[in-house]
Amino acid sequence: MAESVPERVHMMLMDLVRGAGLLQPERPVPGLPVSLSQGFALHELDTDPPLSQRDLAERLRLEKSTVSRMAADLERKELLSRERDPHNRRLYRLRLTDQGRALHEHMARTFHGAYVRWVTAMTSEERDALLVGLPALVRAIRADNGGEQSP
Amino acid sequence: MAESVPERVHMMLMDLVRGAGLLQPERPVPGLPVSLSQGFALHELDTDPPLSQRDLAERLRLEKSTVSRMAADLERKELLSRERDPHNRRLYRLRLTDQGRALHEHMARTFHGAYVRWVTAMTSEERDALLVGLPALVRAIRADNGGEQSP
DNA sequence: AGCAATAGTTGTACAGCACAACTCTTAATC
DNA sequence: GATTAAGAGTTGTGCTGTACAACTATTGCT
Repeated sequence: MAESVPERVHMMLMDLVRGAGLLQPERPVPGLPVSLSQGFALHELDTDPPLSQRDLAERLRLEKSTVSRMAADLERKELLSRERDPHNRRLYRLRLTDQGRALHEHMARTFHGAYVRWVTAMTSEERDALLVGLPALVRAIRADNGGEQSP
Repeated sequence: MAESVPERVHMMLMDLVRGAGLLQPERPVPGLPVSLSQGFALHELDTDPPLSQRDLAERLRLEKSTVSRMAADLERKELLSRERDPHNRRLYRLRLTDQGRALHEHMARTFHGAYVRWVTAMTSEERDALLVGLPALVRAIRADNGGEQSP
């Protein structure tokens, strides 16, 4: 017994990955017309628009070609609009349509429901601990990655 | 301000996904000959062998056909051996080879190094909180999923 | 005017997965 | 014991999401 802290973190994260079913193909909410990455894109575009595709790629840490196709797909689904920036016609100004905003809100509500269920299944002590420990872990991971991820 | 706890959990998990680069294709440790799923398979097979492919599929929550190809791949790489169970020749008895065990240990050490870096970048208070909060979250998620994931 | 840099697009390839239909082996029923 | 049902594994096929490389178009710089 008396496993080290790193070892316990290791096991916890393995459990998290398996428990959340992160090995299967992405399906944020089954029956929803967008992938996980696209869900993140909706979030970014709902948070502070307008974004260029380059900006979006940077935030999602995806290749620009990937984002190009993703944006085209979301446009085809009428979830976002792509207008060229009049001051620099190389750039797009990506914005959510009303449908896009509605979908993002719907997704947020759906996730929120899950979070509420999880949180209510925890003791208040555990909740407080999670709110301290998890952000610290995220911060440590980001610092370790040095900000410059892969692409 | 004064965001609700579920909302804060939402943001924390989004940060975790992005911070860990979970949108990109899997690359557990760059330069390693196995994928993330295969890494989990090595772990399972190192923990309690022998396993049938069906058992392994159940633990990894993957389709049996996926595991069939995965096992064949790992066998080709000489990381595991597939013998038929003499008492029931439908079943395989999957076991790690010495190379497989060595690779699993190497991966565990590599991950361990990262965990040590993360943990040392946290205060002892945050560490303690993480060790309380994260397992509780994982437990809540599993309970919510009801044990029966997808496949 | 010409050249370099920047934003985006397209062609291509690949990994990882699921689903469905198949074979082979064992167990159950009569 | 023969027949049928169930279980383990395999193979064919297709899809999604990604990267990389080579391309076009626009802008900025000298």
